[in-house]
Amino acid sequence: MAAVNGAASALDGRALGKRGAATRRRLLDATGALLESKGLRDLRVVDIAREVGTSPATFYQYFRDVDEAVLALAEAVGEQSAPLVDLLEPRWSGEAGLESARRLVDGFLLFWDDHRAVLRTRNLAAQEGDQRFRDVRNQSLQPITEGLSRKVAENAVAGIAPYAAAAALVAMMERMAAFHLDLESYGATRADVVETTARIVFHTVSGPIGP
Amino acid sequence: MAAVNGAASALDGRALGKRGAATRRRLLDATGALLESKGLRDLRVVDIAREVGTSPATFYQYFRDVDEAVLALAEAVGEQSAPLVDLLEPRWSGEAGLESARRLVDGFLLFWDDHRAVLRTRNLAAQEGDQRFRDVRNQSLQPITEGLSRKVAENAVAGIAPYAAAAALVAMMERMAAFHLDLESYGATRADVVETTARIVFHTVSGPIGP
DNA sequence: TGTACATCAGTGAACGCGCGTTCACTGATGTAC
DNA sequence: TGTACATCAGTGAACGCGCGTTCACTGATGTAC
Repeated sequence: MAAVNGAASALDGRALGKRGAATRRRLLDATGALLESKGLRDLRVVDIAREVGTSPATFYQYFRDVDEAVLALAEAVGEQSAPLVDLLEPRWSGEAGLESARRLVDGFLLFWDDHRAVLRTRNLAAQEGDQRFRDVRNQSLQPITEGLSRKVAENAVAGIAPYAAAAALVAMMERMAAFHLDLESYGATRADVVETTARIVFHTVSGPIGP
Repeated sequence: MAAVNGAASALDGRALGKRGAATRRRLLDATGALLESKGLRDLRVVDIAREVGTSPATFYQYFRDVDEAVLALAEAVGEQSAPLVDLLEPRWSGEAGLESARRLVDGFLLFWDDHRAVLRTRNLAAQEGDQRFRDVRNQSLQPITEGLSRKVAENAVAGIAPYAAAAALVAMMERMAAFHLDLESYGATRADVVETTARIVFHTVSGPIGP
């Protein structure tokens, strides 16, 4: 976050003026745009610089390398999932509870639709073992996982470990958010995806589960 | 598959003899081994050659580039999930059904434990948009998704779209398989993960779901 | 069993591209008085 | 309002590394007779 707002400083420690902050912003935006069409592994400093119409040397005034720029983007984006946590505040019961689950899932999909490229890249890097990206991902998802975990724990059910269940649900939601467009080409509508996923979440969280 | 067994041919069309097939095999094994410690984007032809104790030129007798070698690996590995489909054959009901779900989830985790590096890389490449890796992934998961989908369809429940539900469950299982080791460092045991995930699967597939 | 030939297999060495990165410099902006 | 100075910002041009890739060649293996 600090890495993205105006308080950021150049790598040599200078404070950033208006002009510098704007350039940094443009570099980040270009990075995000390029991620839409290519993976992190094909993203060159030269490309980013060219996209902004500047010299590669400029890039190095603000970021040590491409990863650092992407990480800054991922941090900023990750924070925008915060509002979803509010949906986990009230008790989920009956039709109103199901409705909350729907909003959670729908919010997740919207969040991904808005930031697909950055989120995908963040997760790829995290899975490849990059600890910085892991941390950023956890920071973003942890509150949701914990919120769900608390809910599961409230109605303790044999066989269900709250944290494992919450992790499983978050895993499912994230993956559905990442893939729902593909799924839709297989005939499931977006509404189907949301409703179905929401019901699985709701029932795991609040229904009694057993054979 | 053809790409992996002895019937494979060199890139110039020559048939492969015993010696050539063995070299190809060693190159693939080295590729798999290196994927354990580095991502696809850091995997160099030079590294693979060195690992096998051969010249880079040798690599090019068998594969056009690193991607092609990894793809061959992914194909071979993907096929090994086939036995899991058998678990979807019988009707799932009562305790026996839950037990089948457990075996499915457990099998998924074992499958990933055995081939983590290759599967992770396959999925990363697929998500980055590489169609060849997408196809390989689908080929491996499609039978499972369809099996689950049929089961969901058998007890039609309001609000649940069978294919969407099956996709969600597969998404969840795959992610749990990929992440269960991390989860265990958060306190959930492997048994917790299997039992919890299995119950979510079982209940989505065979239980009535509604508010 | 031996010889000649065809094909399979492996490689040393080199070329060249593309990218990351840096440096010394110019230009822009801000501020003190 | 103008001038001098400090700091911020941007860049052209170059260097060099590392890797992908190829080619002409040597060596190994197989087979026909």
